[in-house]
Amino acid sequence: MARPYYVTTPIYYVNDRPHIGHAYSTVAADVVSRYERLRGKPTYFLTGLDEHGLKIERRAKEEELAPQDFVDRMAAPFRLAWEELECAHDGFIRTTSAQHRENVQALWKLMDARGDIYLDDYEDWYCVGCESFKTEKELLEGNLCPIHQKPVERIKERSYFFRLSNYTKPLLDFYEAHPDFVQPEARFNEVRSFVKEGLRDLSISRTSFRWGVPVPEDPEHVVYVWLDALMNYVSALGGPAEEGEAPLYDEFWQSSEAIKHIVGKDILRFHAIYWPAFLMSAGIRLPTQIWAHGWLTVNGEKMSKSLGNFLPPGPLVEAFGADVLRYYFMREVGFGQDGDFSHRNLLNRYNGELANGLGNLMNRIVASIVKKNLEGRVPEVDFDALSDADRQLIDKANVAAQEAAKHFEALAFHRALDSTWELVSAANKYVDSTEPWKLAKQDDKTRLAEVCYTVLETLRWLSIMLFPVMPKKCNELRAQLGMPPLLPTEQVDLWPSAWGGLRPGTQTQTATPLFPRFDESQERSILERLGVEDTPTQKKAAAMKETKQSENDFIEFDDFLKVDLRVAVVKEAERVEKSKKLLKLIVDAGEGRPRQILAGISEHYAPEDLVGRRVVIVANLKPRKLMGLESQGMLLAASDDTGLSVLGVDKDVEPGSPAK
RNA sequence: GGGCCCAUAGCUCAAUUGGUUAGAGCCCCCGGCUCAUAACCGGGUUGUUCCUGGUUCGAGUCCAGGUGGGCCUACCA
Repeated sequence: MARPYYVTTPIYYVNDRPHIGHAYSTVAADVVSRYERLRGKPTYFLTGLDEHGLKIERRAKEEELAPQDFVDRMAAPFRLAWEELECAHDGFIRTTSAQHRENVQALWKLMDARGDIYLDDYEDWYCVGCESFKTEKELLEGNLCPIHQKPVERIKERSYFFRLSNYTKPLLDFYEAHPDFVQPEARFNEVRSFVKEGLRDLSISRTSFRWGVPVPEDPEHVVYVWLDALMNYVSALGGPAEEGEAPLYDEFWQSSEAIKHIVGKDILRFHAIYWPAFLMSAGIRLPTQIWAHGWLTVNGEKMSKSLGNFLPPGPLVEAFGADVLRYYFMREVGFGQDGDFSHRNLLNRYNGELANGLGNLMNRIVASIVKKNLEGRVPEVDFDALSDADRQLIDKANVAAQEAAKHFEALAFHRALDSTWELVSAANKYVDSTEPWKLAKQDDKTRLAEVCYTVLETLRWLSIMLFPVMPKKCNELRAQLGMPPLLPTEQVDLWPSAWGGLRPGTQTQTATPLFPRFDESQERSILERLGVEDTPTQKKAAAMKETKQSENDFIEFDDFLKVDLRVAVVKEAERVEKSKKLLKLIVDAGEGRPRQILAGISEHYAPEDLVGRRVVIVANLKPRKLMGLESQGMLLAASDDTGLSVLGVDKDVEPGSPAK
């Protein structure tokens, strides 16, 4: 009995339009679900949208729309993108749906009933422009909001907190008991070491905006977006619910064999730490695996708003077709590693693997040999009379199918395709060595039939093995073989294992080549249409590496000038409470007002040794909070094995004098 | 500062977990074939497995140290 399988993508924030980063996650999840479905497992594939939060509320206002109207509008391109990419989700959750909102509240109540939620004050930097809190790290120098370039304020807000600190131990125990919980393994190490440091309670509500799920019993607050967002995986199935109340939840959450969340590496922490803790608190079963995949760069460059190279999938689908793009995503980079989306590499793989490899194999047999010599029909053969060469190919097919299956199960898509191409390549070799065109000339009908059948049946196997990645093309391939489209059925394992599924007498169909080769001028026009410069990525990468190295060796004079070094006089100095190394210094840097600088030198200097001394500081370093105190610059000191020596000047120059 | 991961052919990656002469694909060169989409097949070139030591009958693999890169984290010289 094949047990249910549940796979999810992250829910995408509707503030963005869909780009290939979204597409990559979604295609991966679709491939997983299609594979599992082929194996006969009841499978549920969920994707969706994260539609709450301050940014949305603000954007809607800008566009003079009600938030709901705004998200409705933004949701459409996502639905369209998944349709274009053949991503056949079973569920499409939107966090603004009534069901989701109710279920988030239900989860809240469960966590509250456990005693894990309390009300307290929350204090942090706040940007009025954004109407949101900023962490220290997000801020630009001078405590400016990274979005608005305006100063942030220190603000206190009442907020509900989740007792995440209570879950440090339970999480570590859980990780111990589930060594495959996070993939790839290196990421799991990161998660573990983060948790080992100890977890702090988490603020899980906001009062600064309205566009969210109201906290039960206290509608002044809305539920923290991450709690809201993570909950989608359960709420989409109708949970949390008692047995019998929500059939999808019973099947795909409670009694699922696998619950796999595919996520980008940037949101791993939320999924591998917060989400399991929330679920533990609510007494709900945990997912079986969190799969953190890598990031795609675009032609060697990071995708970013400022570079303007966000790549929407639409034009790519139009140029290459959904299946080709899916193939490229899955083939080019190891899942879990960072990779590069390169138009050049896509074209190379298309021509080299899809056109020359698979497409040509299909064409030479079906559209040529079988058509010309066997009236386009699948021939009858005596399987007991097959030759060694035939058996060897059949063996290869078995090995490839088993290997590919193993790799699909491990979400190692590139390897699954690698194994599959071993078979494509073996089949091409087989055709070459058996020389069916000669058999036709010699009128050796029996042998010709055997050879053709062997290749046709191999193609039938391939039409299944590649189905998760290229569903449409595989059905086209099957149509050419005279086979019906593949129809996955629960509890029926369709993965190829038995030789001879192709019925003799079946009429094959000749159509256009599956993957027509692009010649150079076609390649050029495609790239031109997509607005892409055809730079060989290898060369580019090498060039980038070179610049990077030379930059490592030297900095430009201008770079040096950016550092504002100044002489300052130490006015006051005291130890920072509870700190091993920090001294708090108040210095005069000739600015008319004092500056506070924290320096990690208290193991080497007593506060009184420093007062009155002239020191050298970096005056334009981004301010930073240390031990709750702001440091507005950096004190220069030299260090060696024996200790540390603060830099000074040997004449009493004016405070504020530049040190250049 | 602490931690984790990585380094193999020009490029992308393998190497059955310590076992013969380190392999594929792409690229390049030569040849073959002529069913096929200028495709396909065969052959060839390319290696200090980052460095230095160690353990072992045997190390790409294990250990120590170093170099370089990536990531996570932190109380800044």
